[in-house]
Amino acid sequence: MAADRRTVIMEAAARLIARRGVRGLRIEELAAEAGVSNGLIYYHFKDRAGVLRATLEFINDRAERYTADRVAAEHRTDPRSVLEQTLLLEFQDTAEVRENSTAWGELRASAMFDALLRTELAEATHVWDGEVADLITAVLPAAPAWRALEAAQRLTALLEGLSGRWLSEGLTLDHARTLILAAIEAELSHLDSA
Amino acid sequence: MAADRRTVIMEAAARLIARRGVRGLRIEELAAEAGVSNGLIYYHFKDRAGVLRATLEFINDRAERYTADRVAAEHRTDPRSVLEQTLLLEFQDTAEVRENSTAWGELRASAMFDALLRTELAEATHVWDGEVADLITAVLPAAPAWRALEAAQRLTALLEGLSGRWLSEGLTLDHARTLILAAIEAELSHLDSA
DNA sequence: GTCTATAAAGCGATAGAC
DNA sequence: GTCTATCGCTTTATAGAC
Repeated sequence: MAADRRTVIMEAAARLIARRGVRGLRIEELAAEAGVSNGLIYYHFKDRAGVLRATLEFINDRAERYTADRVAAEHRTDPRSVLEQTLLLEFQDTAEVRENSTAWGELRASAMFDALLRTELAEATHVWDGEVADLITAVLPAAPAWRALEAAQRLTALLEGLSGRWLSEGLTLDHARTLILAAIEAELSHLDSA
Repeated sequence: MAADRRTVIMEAAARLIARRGVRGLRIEELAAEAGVSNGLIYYHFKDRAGVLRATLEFINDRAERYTADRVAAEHRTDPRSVLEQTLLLEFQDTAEVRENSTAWGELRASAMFDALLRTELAEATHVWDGEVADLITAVLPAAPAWRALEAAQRLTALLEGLSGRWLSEGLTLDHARTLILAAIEAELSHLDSA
């Protein structure tokens, strides 16, 4: 687990992206943050785009890992709790979650002006929506699949909206958590009564 | 109403921000788009940050104007329709709405890395949430004010999330509209039964 | 107020030594 | 693999003429 230079650089990049954004990332600053030379970054990643690609992948893997861990840890509890915990996972004040959420927001913002990112982003969103839809179906097996999917889309889109507010204007984590829990309640009861 | 150069520049900036993002805005490109010289921009706006500040304010005013107009035009119909129409306003494929939504998304993204923008953004968000809360109260006068406000916060945050998806990955306008209408239905019925 | 020309800075990328 | 030094393009910003 002794972090090689390549990993050190990606970790530093993740921190800097959270602090300055994807488009604010400077190679020289990254070198300083990682404690390596300017040239080494080009040696390992070829160019700036390579740094970004590797780092976003790195961040994504990390996010999948903590999500999977947490959901696995919760698997004994009831489906409703699993759904709630999964969505609440994105609202924690840890460096890792902050970095992940920021990077995700940056990815979305960048995709508005970069056609290449769009496909990849749409794919990831689609997978995420499907996972949440499955969790909803576990809570309410009687609900039609398309309804569960639409509810999932609303919840994940809401989550992104709340995440943006959390990171940009200090909507408190507590309030964000309250709002997402209430939304789950509203969606489930509406789904149940349909 | 003959647009002075200053306004022409801000309009051009709005178009360019929608196309390239806040952080992709180049002074030289802006000059070309506006049909003026490089130097004139500095004469009117002092520096790049000044251009951004003025343009974001300009866009915000424009958005408030069209929202106000539309809501006023709808004032004869029932409160529920006014609420729906107000939120659906943000999902139209017109240059103005696209520019506004893109700029708003950019503003949020930028605010994550720029403390100066945060206050202004929080203020605008707060006003917008309050307006939506008022519309909800008009539909369900019996609902406690704090519940109406929280429902409004969820709806506006959802709207931002959906808007981001619309602009970044081609979530269709139709689907976005369907989802926001269903969310209104879920929130109102949940609020009504509480 | 508006333009042209240019200085100054920032930043990505490469070369070459060790 | 890693560092130092530097090149060259891009972009912001200013000076000065009209």
